[in-house]
Amino acid sequence: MAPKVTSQPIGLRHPHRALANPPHPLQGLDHLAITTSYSRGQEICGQSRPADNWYLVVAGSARRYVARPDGRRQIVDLLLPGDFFGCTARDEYDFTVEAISVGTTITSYPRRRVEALADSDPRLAREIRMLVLEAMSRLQAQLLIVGRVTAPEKVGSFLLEMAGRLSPGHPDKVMLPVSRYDIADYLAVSVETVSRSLTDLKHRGVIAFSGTRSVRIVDRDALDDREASRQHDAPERSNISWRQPLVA
Amino acid sequence: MAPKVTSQPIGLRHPHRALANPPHPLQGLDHLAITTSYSRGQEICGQSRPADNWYLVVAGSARRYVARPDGRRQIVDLLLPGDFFGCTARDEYDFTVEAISVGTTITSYPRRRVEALADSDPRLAREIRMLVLEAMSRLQAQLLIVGRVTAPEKVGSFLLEMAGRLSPGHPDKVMLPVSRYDIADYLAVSVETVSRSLTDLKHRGVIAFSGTRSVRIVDRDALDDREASRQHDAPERSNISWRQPLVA
DNA sequence: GCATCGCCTTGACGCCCGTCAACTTCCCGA
DNA sequence: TCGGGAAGTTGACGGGCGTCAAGGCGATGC
Repeated sequence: MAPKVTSQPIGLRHPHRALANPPHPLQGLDHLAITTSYSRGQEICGQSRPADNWYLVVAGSARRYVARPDGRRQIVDLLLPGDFFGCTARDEYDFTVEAISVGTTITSYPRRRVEALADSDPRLAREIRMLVLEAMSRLQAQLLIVGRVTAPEKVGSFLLEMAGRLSPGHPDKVMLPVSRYDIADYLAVSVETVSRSLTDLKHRGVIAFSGTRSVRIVDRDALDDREASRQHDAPERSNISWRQPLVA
Repeated sequence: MAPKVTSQPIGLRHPHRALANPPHPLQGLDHLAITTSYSRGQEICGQSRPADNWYLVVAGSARRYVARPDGRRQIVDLLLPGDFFGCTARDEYDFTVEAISVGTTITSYPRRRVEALADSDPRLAREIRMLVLEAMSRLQAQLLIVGRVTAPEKVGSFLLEMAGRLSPGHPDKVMLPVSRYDIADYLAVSVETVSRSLTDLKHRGVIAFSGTRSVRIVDRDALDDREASRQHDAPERSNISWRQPLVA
């Protein structure tokens, strides 16, 4: 099934994102844009295909992931409305992007023409740089989450991250757009561990459910201070090396 | 001790990096640049300080990391000559950068003035965008490494990553610029695990040492095909969800 | 030469999490 | 209304890794 192309840009409001300066990113590019609607699981752009387009999520959600040789996949970005992707240093995508929600709507911009346009429009160039930096910020946030020690910590900080991105207004109500499997591949843990961590957090009274995907954050401090509270009198376990042998 | 400022740009060759188009990044900015030499462990820019400068590594190496509340730290980038850092979406750094090697040399560029200059110089704007995209590429590569299953896998792919970045010419000789502690904080594992993984790989004949930090890659395939060879007849364990309940 | 201080390694032990399995729930279409 | 298939949960079990501890190694300084 081919993606449904509405062929002309959609005049949509984008959710107010903390980092994004413009309320509607890339507004000046409407004449170059193609906005398409995708169904669940449909591929938007694929690994090792020519990176000829940049994309902006208008509505719904998508997962950017890398397939591993053993069949597992590592999600490297969860894309929500206002998020930018597809802009890469190489000339081929080194990832795949698939729609998650039904009716995920995404605007694509021809790379060459946008780059040329950015050469003569400093404001556009700045905006693109900003969008890329936000994508990088998301990536770093994810690395910090994946780098945490225990699985409940990972799941907890994931919930906080999603809460901050999905509903900046009501930061304790999270309507997860992704399945447990997606969470698992995002956190690099197994599905069972995600499930167990969530029920663990529920039993501790840290979160509450109304449906499997609707989470309410009850005790926010218990979610992000977890690592601090675990060993609050930690002996300053310093991996920090002050001196090192001299090496080029 | 204050960093030793050579005050004017250094006319240095940069190692030929696969992704970098220009042989010497940001060459046109020499009149704005300040090149400084740092000693081991010295801070180059600090978390929650105003992000007024962009930086380029000239020589040596540095670690970009985020300090966790429990005293641990997560290294989010290992910086080698030619690498760019400090360009962020926020107006404060959300990380700390420290020199690793002795005599690490780094050029700093005042953000405001470079941004203004980029507005009138499309080539410069493209170059900056490219440098940021390379930094993002490094981050994604690290996420894929940290997201791997076992510790020997993480260490192995770390070695491959370093080999590719340090010596593109002689890809099986790696002179690690970092300590075991840095590797541990980069991979989000303990130091002991790093050490054990390395000796494990040595005993398997996959790598060989000449000194603790000089590694020779003997069996390259065993390092990156590890996850594929472990369960080569894997039952297509598909976390992949084709259908999902409809959710906004 | 000797002492000191990190870096690095190795061992022992306990627990967390990945794996396999079985079951329930939910959604959707026939 | 029923059936199928995926999503989600829970239990049992084993192995890998974090933690604690001890010791060796190498570099630097007195």
